[in-house]
Amino acid sequence: MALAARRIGAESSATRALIIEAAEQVMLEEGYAAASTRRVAARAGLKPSLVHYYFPTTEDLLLAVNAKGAEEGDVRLEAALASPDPIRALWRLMTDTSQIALALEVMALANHRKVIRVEIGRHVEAVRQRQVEAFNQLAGNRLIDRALPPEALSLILAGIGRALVMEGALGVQAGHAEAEAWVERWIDELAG
Amino acid sequence: MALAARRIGAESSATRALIIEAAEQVMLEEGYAAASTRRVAARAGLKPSLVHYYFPTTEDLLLAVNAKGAEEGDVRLEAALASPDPIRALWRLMTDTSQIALALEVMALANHRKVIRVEIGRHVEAVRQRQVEAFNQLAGNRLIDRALPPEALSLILAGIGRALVMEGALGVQAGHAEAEAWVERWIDELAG
Amino acid sequence: MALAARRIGAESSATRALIIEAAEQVMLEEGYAAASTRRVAARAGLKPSLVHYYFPTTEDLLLAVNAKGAEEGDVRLEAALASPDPIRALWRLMTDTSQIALALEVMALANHRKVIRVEIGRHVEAVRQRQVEAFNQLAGNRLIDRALPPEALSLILAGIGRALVMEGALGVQAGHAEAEAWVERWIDELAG
Amino acid sequence: MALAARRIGAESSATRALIIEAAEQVMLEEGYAAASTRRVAARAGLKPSLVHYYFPTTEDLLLAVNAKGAEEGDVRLEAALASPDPIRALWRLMTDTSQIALALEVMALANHRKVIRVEIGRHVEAVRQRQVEAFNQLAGNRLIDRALPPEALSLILAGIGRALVMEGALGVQAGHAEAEAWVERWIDELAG
DNA sequence: AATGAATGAGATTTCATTCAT
DNA sequence: CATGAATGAAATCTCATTCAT
Repeated sequence: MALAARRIGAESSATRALIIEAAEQVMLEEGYAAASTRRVAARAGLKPSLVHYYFPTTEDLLLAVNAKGAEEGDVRLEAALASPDPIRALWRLMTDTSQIALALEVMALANHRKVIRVEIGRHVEAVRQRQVEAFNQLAGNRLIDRALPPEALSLILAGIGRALVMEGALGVQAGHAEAEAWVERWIDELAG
Repeated sequence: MALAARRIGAESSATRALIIEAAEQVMLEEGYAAASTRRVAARAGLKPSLVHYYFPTTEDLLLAVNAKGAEEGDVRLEAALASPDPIRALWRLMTDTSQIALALEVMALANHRKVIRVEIGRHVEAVRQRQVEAFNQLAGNRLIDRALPPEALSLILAGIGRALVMEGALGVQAGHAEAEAWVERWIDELAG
Repeated sequence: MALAARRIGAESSATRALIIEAAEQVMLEEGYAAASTRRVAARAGLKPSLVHYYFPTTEDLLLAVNAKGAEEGDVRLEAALASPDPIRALWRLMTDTSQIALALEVMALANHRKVIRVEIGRHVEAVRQRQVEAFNQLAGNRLIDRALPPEALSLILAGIGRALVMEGALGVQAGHAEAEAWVERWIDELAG
Repeated sequence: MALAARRIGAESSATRALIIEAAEQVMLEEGYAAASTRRVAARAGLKPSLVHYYFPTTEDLLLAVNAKGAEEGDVRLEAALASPDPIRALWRLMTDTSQIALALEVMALANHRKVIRVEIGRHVEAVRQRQVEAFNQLAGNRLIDRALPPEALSLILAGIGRALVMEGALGVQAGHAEAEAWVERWIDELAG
């Protein structure tokens, strides 16, 4: 997406992909701060130096992880929109633990890495626009009836979805079933 | 809150409070991963050893920061509920940048500190219960009319509020005004 | 001299002095670029971490080495000027291999460390002023007779002395005996 | 000059020359210790591997830089001696900042590279012999009158010249104008 | 003639923690 | 109460060099 990370190995290199995947998993399991050269290398079964060969700086690696996540997110978004029940599929995407967990780690990371913050901001905006487009097409009239702008719907669903996932990770359950039911009913109405 | 952190200095010590505040600021400005003994000490104008004197392990310090944040959050929550327009005051709390920013850092931190995860989970549950109680009292009938359980309302507002703050930090604006307007209208109705 | 290096241990610490001495020797034997934490520590029989405890950054250590060298140089300069044959003693100082060798390393180092460059420049100026003062007192009239300003004498002797030492290190001998004899004759005349 | 560095690419290769020049500039701007394969390659706009292709070891590259500098120095020396005012031209050469700066870097480098030390020593001796020859021819009688052996003159001028350049880099000015004036007067007398 | 991949070593720095005073 | 000393671990990065293509 947007700015490609500086890279040395061919973008298609299997080793490169292996490293990114390892970094992703380390981030998911131990938090973004744990995505150090050493740990990522250990996870990938490679030498730490090799990680630095492909990703000269830690930022390069983090950008690559982010780029891969964004790309995969885009693919899933399109798949959801192309499904028979697009709005519900979208909502499922927004509460998909594995997807959101990585996104949250990356967002936390963005707090103190300007380059990443910019990348993510860009991607969030792009995703929102794509969703707005889809909502207009799928439920334009019904949104107007409810005085609910598609931009607001996108943000609201994203926020609730993330809350469910985040609190779930904390072991919180109060209100979860109720909120999910409420959203489902909303979607029923919108999906017509 | 809940489990008191192990501590050596008197809980009332001014030095102790100074350290916690410094840790809080370091976390806000440089991220939770930067809240190391050394940096906190530097920020507080103290020797690193002294930080360890008050907080034997880093976890103790992080727990204290969390406890302080939780305590302050509780105070603000009660103040909001005691205000003339409680629901709106609550919503303002949920979108208060400074408050949410620290909460987000602590949540990210919770990802790889079990002790903290447990503390936070506990506190989130407690806050939810308190809000449920308040919503029942303030808008019980109107919630029933709308088939909107107070637990769901609490989670939904929290999720949207956090989304606004998080995305705001990323520079994203699309949908923000619209979502806020939508929530405000909702509150108008609920606040009666 | 002048700016004191940031330091942690008491300035009088024996360990601190040990580290500086080790750094000095490493620089003399293997060149300034070899004065790494690891090697200095190994040389001093200490753990690398301890070196960093006393000298947080490499620059701090290099500044300390420079400061010690400057201080010792000042002491030797005063001793030379207080001796029965001050001008000759000064010249001997200027060709003292051990003293000049370290000074040359530090000067090479100064090429890419601004902080050190400034320190050294300051010290060179101070030494020159002190020598000018001494020359005026010791041979003022004879210098005027020969239209030889004391500043020039200081620079010329320093330059020739350093050339003898530098070339000596390269194994060059051509012209050395002759140049030394020439300077000695000059000194005979000046020392009256 | 003397021992040719091991090499693989044709000695006339443009790439080879490009690499040597890049190395020279890196050494001048960032010090000899910065003349690593990587940085030289970056400077030349080439891949690091290519630098190693032409110069199997770092020492090979450094020797080549030295050889080029020596060769250019020889050319300039002959040009100076062939000029209308040879002694003065020689003195100008000895205080030429750009020329001396590289020579000083290489000398510092020689401190911990025996092979280079030997090369440089050899070249310094050769230059001295050439200057002695020239001085004898240009001012033989006047030197004898002054009991100033040409070898001594060569070393003295070199020493003073280097002192002026080195101290100039440190920002030192005291004595510079005076020493230069003194040397100029000397040259006036010798040049007859 | 040129280059991508890989690697072991090491440099610089930061860290949490322990201990003695 | 408070601090200086010490240490092992690890994080980030740079390097020279080798090898296969």
